[in-house]
Amino acid sequence: MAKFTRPTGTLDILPEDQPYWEYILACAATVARDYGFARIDVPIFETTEVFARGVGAGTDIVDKEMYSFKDKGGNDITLRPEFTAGVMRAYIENGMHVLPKPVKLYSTGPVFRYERPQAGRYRQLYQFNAEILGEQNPLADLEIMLIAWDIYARLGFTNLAFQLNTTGCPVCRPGYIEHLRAHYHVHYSKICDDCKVRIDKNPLRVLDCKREQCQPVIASAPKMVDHVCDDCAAHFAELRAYLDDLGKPYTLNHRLVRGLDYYTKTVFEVWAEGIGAQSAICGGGRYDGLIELLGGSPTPGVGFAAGIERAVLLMKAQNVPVPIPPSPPVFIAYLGDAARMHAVRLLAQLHEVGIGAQIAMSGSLKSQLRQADKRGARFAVIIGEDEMAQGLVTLRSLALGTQEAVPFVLLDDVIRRQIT
RNA sequence: GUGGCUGUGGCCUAAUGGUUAAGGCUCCUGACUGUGACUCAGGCAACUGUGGGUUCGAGUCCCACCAGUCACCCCA
Repeated sequence: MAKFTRPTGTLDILPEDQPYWEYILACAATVARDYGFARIDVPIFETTEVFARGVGAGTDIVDKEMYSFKDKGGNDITLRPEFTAGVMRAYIENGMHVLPKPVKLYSTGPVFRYERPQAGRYRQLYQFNAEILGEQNPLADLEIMLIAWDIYARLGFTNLAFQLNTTGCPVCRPGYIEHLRAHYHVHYSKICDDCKVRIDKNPLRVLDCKREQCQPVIASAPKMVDHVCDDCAAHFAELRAYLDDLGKPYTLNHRLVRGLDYYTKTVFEVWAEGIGAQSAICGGGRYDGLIELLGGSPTPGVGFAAGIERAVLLMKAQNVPVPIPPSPPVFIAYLGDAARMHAVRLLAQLHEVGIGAQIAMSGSLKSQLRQADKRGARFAVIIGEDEMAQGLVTLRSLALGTQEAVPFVLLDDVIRRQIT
């Protein structure tokens, strides 16, 4: 047992897994840029208040999942549990409201939540995040959803389910919650203990209770869509019209509620099977009141976050292939001190013209060639006394087992010709 | 925070309560002196998660703790 181990809920992303990460992050960034998004990087930690206000007191994230501490200056600091609040803070602080609207931003990096880890759940996790600020039109909601769609499609996922709902707005949601509470009050004796707490503390959450006993009560519960105001209804209808016209399959899910306080109108998630009990690989929605809440001028926004670990898990579960970055094609082996000096020059010569090459650092020629093979080189360049005397190197194809004598000065040309 | 399961070299796995914990993979070295993969031979590497207890004797049984894992809560 190693003396030191990873902190609970963290992950070492080993070289063998890096191709997944590079592929997913590159794909997500490409799609976002194709939609006109610019990258923004904000600090990994913020003043605690940014999240406490932004995410919302009463949410699980703020109540029990934040990594908070006092720094040496006595400031209350929290490792970001999500991107949106920090990005909104940056938008306000940097006067980004003067940028041409809508402002489209994406980010990627780690976020932190103090939870008990399980399949697809970690304390440090990576997210890809995108936001559209300053646009009330449902086209912004649509574009956010399309990005998620395109990323997963481009990666090669299948059997994904898009879940869609509307959570109303400050105008209509309070009324709906009253209907919901009334309904639950009638069936109070039939619901689980957790729901008895939820209906007061976080009423929408009763809708996604998984307990068997609560299912009939949920099924007969009033639906948000039936109680939204005209504005929210029109917004939702327009978004759905776009999705329907594009033929994007989605499931209307009246039970889809999200754990963050700031959502208004549209909420959506992307579900997949294959990562244990966790099915959401992506989630997002509209948050029209957030920027104002954080001290900015009233600005609508919509965004989403995708979990990278879950995407990696899913790619493995679905056997989605990923491109493997190629090894440097050349491995340089040598015999003797004089040849080693020359081998170093060959190494430099190849790198000057952009040909990837490694040089043996020790071992017999046999051992050096074994290294060449293990490292996935396509060619071994061998230089010894014989070659030195003639101004040649032996260029051996590891795949074919053939080799030829090549003059020093022509080595890069010959290799280039063979690898292209 | 709660509950179930698990814990033997870097990885996988073996060992009726009984000698110096066995094997496979990986890694390294070598097989007539300058040639990889396949084969063969050898080598490195574990006080069996930690601490107690039961026993003449514990990797094996019991307890605690720790860690991992899965699930709940909730979310990516």
